[in-house]
Amino acid sequence: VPELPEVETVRKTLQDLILQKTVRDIDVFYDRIIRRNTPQEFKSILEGRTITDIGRYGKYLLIHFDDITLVSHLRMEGKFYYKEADNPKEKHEHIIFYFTNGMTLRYHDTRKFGTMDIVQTNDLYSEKSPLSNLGLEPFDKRATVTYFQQKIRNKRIPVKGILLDQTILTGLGNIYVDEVLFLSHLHPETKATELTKLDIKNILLNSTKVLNKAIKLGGTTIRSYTSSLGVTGRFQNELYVHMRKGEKCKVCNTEIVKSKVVGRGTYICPKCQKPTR
DNA sequence: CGTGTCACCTGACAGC
DNA sequence: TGCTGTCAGGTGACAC
Repeated sequence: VPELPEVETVRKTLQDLILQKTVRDIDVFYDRIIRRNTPQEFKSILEGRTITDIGRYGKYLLIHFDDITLVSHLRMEGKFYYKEADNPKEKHEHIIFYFTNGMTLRYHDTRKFGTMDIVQTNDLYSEKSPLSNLGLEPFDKRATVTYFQQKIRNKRIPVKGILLDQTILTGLGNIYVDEVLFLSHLHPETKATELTKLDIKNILLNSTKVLNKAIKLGGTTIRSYTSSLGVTGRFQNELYVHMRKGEKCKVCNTEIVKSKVVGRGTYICPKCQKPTR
């Protein structure tokens, strides 16, 4: 459940389920998910508090308890489930929040890559927060061509690496980067230094389009073993290239090919995305 | 400072 | 059936 549209879908679902719920108790079964506090501190800070809002920035989920915020990153496989307290603990449930109404919120993470940080709400975008180094979301009004150009100054890595770098734009992951590059007619190996103003304009426009459409469809569900909290999206039917190796390009009928770019599985249409123009 | 590599974990799947 | 290697929608630490 990792890229911006999937996290947004989780946010909306949680908003309906856990707003105004009060935490009675917390069980932590795997310590390393909690980064800035010991599990004991984590428990004592949150127990007795009431959830006042659920937000999101980039791929981070923000569970607000008034003046403090639980900043959660789902990484590769993090999921939240909302269940009755008497449900048995499942193998990959690592943190369980017990609410005063007899329900629980359970953090489930097969690979244990996810993270949680407690931050003062006032410090959310300061150095004390994991959000401090993130770039703008693509649909932010301030995410202009000039902003992007300034961020990629001195960078000569492939454009795929640029779009995966959360300190430049935040929210895109491997799926949506492949889609944005396809829609922008850009080969993923194109060097950042070779991007024209028009290329950047296209990248920003297509990032916004793809993310908004994916949010509308509830995100993308690929390789999802279980249907997590509100995360059975429908955007997978809209994909042009990602996960479509061997299938025909929806625009020109050429076969989609898979390669590796900046260490990541990468899908392109070799006709629509030429290396040089 | 920028870039490349590896580490963090577990499970699914392909090939022998 | 096993075993082994590879891969997975992400990021952070580290060496150069």
